[in-house]
Amino acid sequence: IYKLKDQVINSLKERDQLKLYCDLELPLASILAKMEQNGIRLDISTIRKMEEEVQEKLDDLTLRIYKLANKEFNINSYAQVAEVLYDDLNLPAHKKRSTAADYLEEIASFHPIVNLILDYRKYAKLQGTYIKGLQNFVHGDGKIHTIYNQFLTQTGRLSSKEPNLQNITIRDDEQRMVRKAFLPSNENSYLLSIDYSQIELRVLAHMADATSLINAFNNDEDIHLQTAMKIFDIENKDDVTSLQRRQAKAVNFGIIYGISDWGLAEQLGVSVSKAKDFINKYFATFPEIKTYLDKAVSDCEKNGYVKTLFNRIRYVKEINDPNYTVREFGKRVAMNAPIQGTAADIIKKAMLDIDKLLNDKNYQTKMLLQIHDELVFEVPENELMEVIPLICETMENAASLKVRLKVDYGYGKNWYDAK
DNA sequence: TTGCTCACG
DNA sequence: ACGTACGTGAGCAAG
Ligand SMILES: [Mg+2]
Repeated sequence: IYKLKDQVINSLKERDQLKLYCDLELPLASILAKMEQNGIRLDISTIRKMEEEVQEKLDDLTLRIYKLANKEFNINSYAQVAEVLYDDLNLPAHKKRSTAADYLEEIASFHPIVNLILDYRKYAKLQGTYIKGLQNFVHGDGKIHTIYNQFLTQTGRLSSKEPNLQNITIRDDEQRMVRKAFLPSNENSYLLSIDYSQIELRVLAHMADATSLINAFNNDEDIHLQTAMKIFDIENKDDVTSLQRRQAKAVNFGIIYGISDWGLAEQLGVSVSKAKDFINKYFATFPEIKTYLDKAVSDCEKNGYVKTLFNRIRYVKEINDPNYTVREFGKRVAMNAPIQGTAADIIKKAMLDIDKLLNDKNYQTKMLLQIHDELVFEVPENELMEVIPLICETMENAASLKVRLKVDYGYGKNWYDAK
């Protein structure tokens, strides 16, 4: 190990990654350890109450599904669900008789059992993973102590396991209630959640030096609305429909994922030629982004890897693969990894700066969770109004880009209310 | 152990 | 003609 040290340090130097290692990842390791040891309190009585209510829903749905199917079967079994839908009831099946929600939604109008199964799935997920599942991870101190993996993902993000606290439900109003069970560890404290606004699109605007996108962000515009106005040629904000805004939002996501006309068409449920129009219009509006993404791909083809702003490297062996599909995947990775990875670099830097801030000023505020673009803190009431602007400012200044970084925050007596 | 599904950013 | 959006983890059924 001692001999290896010099070799490793040398290869980090050659790659210009010494700073990334010594000043970012290494100090972050002990911060993550502290976060894991702190843990977050889960209120068992709240979650038990939810368990009973959800079980009633599941029992009721089960009976109604059996009745419509004219038989009893295991609704948790995809094979048995497929048999009921595609054989017994003769509903139209997609490729490989998939029963994934995207496909079931398309046939929901043909038979009432379909929505009941979708509903059942929703509550079963809630019950299994988030209500019963989480309880199994509560330690003797009444807290959940997740495990962060600092060096697993291909992009530089963290991952979280046992349990995963980076995928706690939020999008569905009922499933979101799980967050009411996450509490600060004492009566005097609040949970404070601060998240970056559109950090990946801002990173893209910076890296591509896309003037009009940078200006839109610096003027604090609604970026999906602005995108809609430009790709649909709309002059007045008020004339943008919610559908057009949603479509523009999907285009923005697509850009970050490494856009393809087929993928966008699939996502939006429009024709491929329509999707192609959207993309062409987008690139005509933001020509620097087209230039940047093309260069990301061609650099990757030449070097076999891509880099983040902080010099994190992702090797992309797929980029020169003889197989078309694999190669196309390599191109999307080449476009996405620098963006997702730079955003990960920035929040890691923010975590170091915040840790130093809290230590230097002897605050009792504790950082508990990281969810990719969001940090969750436990804050004593008497520190709350003082630390909010300090932490927000620290996050916004964690990196100085051509575009301003912006955060939003919320706090409350539980995670649900910290919005 | 593997594949499917679904939860998050 | 090819054929999928990027990054993860967990629970369940089936072999
Ligand atoms: Mg956000």
